[in-house]
Amino acid sequence: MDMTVSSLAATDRGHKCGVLAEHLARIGDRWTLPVVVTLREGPLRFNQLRRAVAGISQQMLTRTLRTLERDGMVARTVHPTVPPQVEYALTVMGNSLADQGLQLGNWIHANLQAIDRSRTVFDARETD
Amino acid sequence: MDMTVSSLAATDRGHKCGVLAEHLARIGDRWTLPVVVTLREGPLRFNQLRRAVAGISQQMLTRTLRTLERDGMVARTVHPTVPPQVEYALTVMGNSLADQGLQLGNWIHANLQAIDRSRTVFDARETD
DNA sequence: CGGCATCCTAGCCGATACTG
DNA sequence: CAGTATCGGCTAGGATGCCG
Repeated sequence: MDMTVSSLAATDRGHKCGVLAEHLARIGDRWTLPVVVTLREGPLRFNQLRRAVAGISQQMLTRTLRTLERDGMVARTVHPTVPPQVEYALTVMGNSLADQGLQLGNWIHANLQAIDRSRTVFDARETD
Repeated sequence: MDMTVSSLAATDRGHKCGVLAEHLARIGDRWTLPVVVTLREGPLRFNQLRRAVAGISQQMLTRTLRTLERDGMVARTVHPTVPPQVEYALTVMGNSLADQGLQLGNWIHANLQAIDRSRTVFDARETD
């Protein structure tokens, strides 16, 4: 049984689909995709990552990385040095997630103009 | 200048990338993708859509559809009958968004097992 | 039937301070 | 350097009730 686009669509119709929605929400949160996409170019240490993502708080980076690690998207490696060094790297699955994120990002980037125009038109009609 | 995956990655590194994050958050919210994917198979009326999505409240369906309409993803057509009928259909751009959603859905579906396993292992280590 | 207004809650997320 | 702990705001989203 192959899992193609059409078969998923059928599932979406018939089922509760709550599981997919749940995971979609996770991926769609504020920082998951930015972090994963940033890690795509190579492993980074905590504060390197913090600087690279630019805007993320230390707290949220920690949380996001924890969740990603739990989900098997990133691998956490502690080097027992002084001071301690912790490296984060994408797993194979994490890398495929990053690909998905980039595709989504590309789609957004490609449609930004159209969306903005549409919003302007819509808002203009509301303001009448 | 072509907008490929690599060029976007570069943008992500250098820029604030706040705009992309903003739109990602929108797409990644609880109902946008489910609604768009459901509409992919054809136009639906409000309550048909409500039943098809299964789990969405009337309020959230209204909000989601409004936003999607504002962003130019769905077209809203009012038939002046009694009782009133309102039909929602995907625009071309909305249809391409649905494709993105399906790809993401397929990715999730393909990796569900692995994610669950990873979580189990992770949680077991924490409980030690 | 389709949709707006209101109230309310959960939890995401940020800021700050502290630890090993 | 790499976290943990705590507090608090904001808002997505659910429940309910009313309108055309």
